[in-house]
Amino acid sequence: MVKQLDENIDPALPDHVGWRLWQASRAWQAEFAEAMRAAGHGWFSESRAGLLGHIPRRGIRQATLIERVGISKQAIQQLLDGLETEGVIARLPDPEDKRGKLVHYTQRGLTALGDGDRIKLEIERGYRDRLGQGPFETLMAALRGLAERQAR
Amino acid sequence: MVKQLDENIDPALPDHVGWRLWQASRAWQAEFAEAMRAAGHGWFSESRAGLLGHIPRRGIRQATLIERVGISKQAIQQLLDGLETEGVIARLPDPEDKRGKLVHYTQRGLTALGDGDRIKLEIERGYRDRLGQGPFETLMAALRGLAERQAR
DNA sequence: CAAGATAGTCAAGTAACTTGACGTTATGCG
DNA sequence: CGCATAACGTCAAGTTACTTGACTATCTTG
Repeated sequence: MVKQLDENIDPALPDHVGWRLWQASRAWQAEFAEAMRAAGHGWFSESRAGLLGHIPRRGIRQATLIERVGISKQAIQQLLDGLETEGVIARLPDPEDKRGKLVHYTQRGLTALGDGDRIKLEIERGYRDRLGQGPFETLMAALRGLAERQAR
Repeated sequence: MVKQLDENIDPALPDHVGWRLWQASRAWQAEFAEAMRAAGHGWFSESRAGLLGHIPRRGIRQATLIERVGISKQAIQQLLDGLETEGVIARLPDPEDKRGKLVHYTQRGLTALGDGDRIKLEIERGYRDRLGQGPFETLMAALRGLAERQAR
């Protein structure tokens, strides 16, 4: 993926829905990641965020996680390995299934989760301020509409 | 990045602007890439698309490209190597600077570019139909607003 | 014209995935 | 009940899309 320069919009560059969606998505991610790192969560990355989004605070069975996330179990395992090394999550043997493992947050992980929630709300408030309430609501509804599976 | 399952929205998953932007952006890219491959451009990938977006039809000096795209010159070189192998672009020595090279499209590349433009318009038309003209315009304006560099 | 900047290449390393092969534990059916 | 098969997790190796570092060739400037 080509990284976005944090510059004003270049009129020579392509302009269409896909481009604008990509730019806006990237801008959000960059802002979020920066704020997370600023909050002391240096281990934070985009792919890890994607995975953490699927791990509820109460924990989850690794197999369930694999089933939900939609990437290979090996990829998830590697991501979990990294997060475990960082001390964000831990894995316990599942008492109900000796093959299985339970993924849950450490205190460090829960703190990061809390910071993440706070930062998301802050960014969202910024967006609301910049766009205005009405357009912001329209944006949210439109994005939801586009994310829904297309009828064929 | 965790790959999105092409399924209906799961209410248990996180929901905020960033998430919706990401989903919508991903959906666009998936739709575009699928259409491109269906149009016979099997070499097409997201990172290549990002680079091609910066190469105008009239060609460009490789150094200028590097300056604009915002990733390392080695990364660009590797992407160009791939595209050259695929026969999408070609590199000529710059007659005005013996250090430099000029990147330009082959016929194959120009055909792909034309198909890409057509597909973009088709997707955009689909979005307009699904959202309605008014909301679509609001979406476009909002995305543009969010992509602009934030005042600090 | 020498010093330094610019253009491009080569090599090696990293992050985030992939597929394939494998051992261990659970399940369900004959 | 026993056994085939499926599910759970791990190990190993390969791919893509990048990165940094080191290097040569050419251009520019004081």
